[in-house]
Amino acid sequence: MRLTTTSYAVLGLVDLLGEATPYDLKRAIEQSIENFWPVPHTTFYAEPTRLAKGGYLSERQEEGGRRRKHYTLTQAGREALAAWVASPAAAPPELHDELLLKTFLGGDPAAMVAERRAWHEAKLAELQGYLDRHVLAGDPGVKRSLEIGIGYHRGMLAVLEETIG
Amino acid sequence: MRLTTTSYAVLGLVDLLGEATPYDLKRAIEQSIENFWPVPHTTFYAEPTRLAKGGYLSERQEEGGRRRKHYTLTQAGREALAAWVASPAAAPPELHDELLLKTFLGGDPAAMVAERRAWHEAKLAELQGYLDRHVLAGDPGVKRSLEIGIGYHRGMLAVLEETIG
DNA sequence: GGGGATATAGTTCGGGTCGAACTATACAGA
DNA sequence: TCTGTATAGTTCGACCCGAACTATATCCCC
Repeated sequence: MRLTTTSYAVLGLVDLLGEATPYDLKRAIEQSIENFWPVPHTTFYAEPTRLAKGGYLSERQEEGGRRRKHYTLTQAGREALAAWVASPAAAPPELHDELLLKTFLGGDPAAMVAERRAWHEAKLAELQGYLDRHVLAGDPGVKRSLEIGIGYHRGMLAVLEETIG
Repeated sequence: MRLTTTSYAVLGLVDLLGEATPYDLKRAIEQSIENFWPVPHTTFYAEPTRLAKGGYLSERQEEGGRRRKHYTLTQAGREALAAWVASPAAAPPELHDELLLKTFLGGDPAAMVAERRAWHEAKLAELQGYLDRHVLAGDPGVKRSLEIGIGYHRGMLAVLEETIG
């Protein structure tokens, strides 16, 4: 079975959380990975099942109540994740941006830029908040990725300002 | 049938080209929309068929040789595209970035940043080239989206420099 | 003008992804 | 106990995607 980047995102989150249910993963990603690797929440129900089948996660289901499934890394999962993290290969980034697409096709960017600016500012505040207050912000990788994220939003704000006003 | 953002990207490209085969679309996107709305080339075989079925494109197939299919906008297609372009709604942008994901999970960004920097610089040169020389660069929307794209790559270079060195 | 190399063009396939819609459970406060 | 709200979990089918492959056209050297 093939491990995609999204698979590693899931393995990485399980690693950070120690043990996690799909819902835990959903909540955790919203405050982190979502910002640079979007994953729809339904993936957290399907993908861990796949990963468990492949031997990368072990699965334990609650007996009663919500019958939640709890996942932890297996040795194979830990190794696969570590190998991926250690390899210096990284595909080029992809930007998906409707504002740019509409602008390209003749839409008026001025009509969209106010909302976009507000969005970037909110993101900026959010990431800054994590940097100041988040449990994981002590982790050097987390910290660095937050800093790059902050720089990205700042940069985009500057570009929009310059180009559209 | 549902029109996705990718549908509008296809309609927009057909509009720009006047008439287009899937292969024309593939080549055209590589120099434009790909930069802010990635679409795999197989989509250009499937999606126009869907759009033709929905009445947004008309389809004409060559009799002999490669039996290429040529697409043009119908009136309905032109109207749907115009309405979408005119509406000021734009979903927030999404960034997909393996370097950031790996960094977040503890990977060493320094090991990846040289390649990334080179990539951004190549992109920068490419977009700058379009701005200087491309047939469509006269179009104000095209020009503006190129300028924003250039700003994005410049910004990312600056961020990487600052954060990772 | 034969023939191989290269570029162009097109398609198939199966697994992965996606979001909308829905259902179910927990729990706090009236 | 009831009810509203937040939390939690799932299903479904359409869509998307990339790898691999096949086919056609063109170039260019002999």
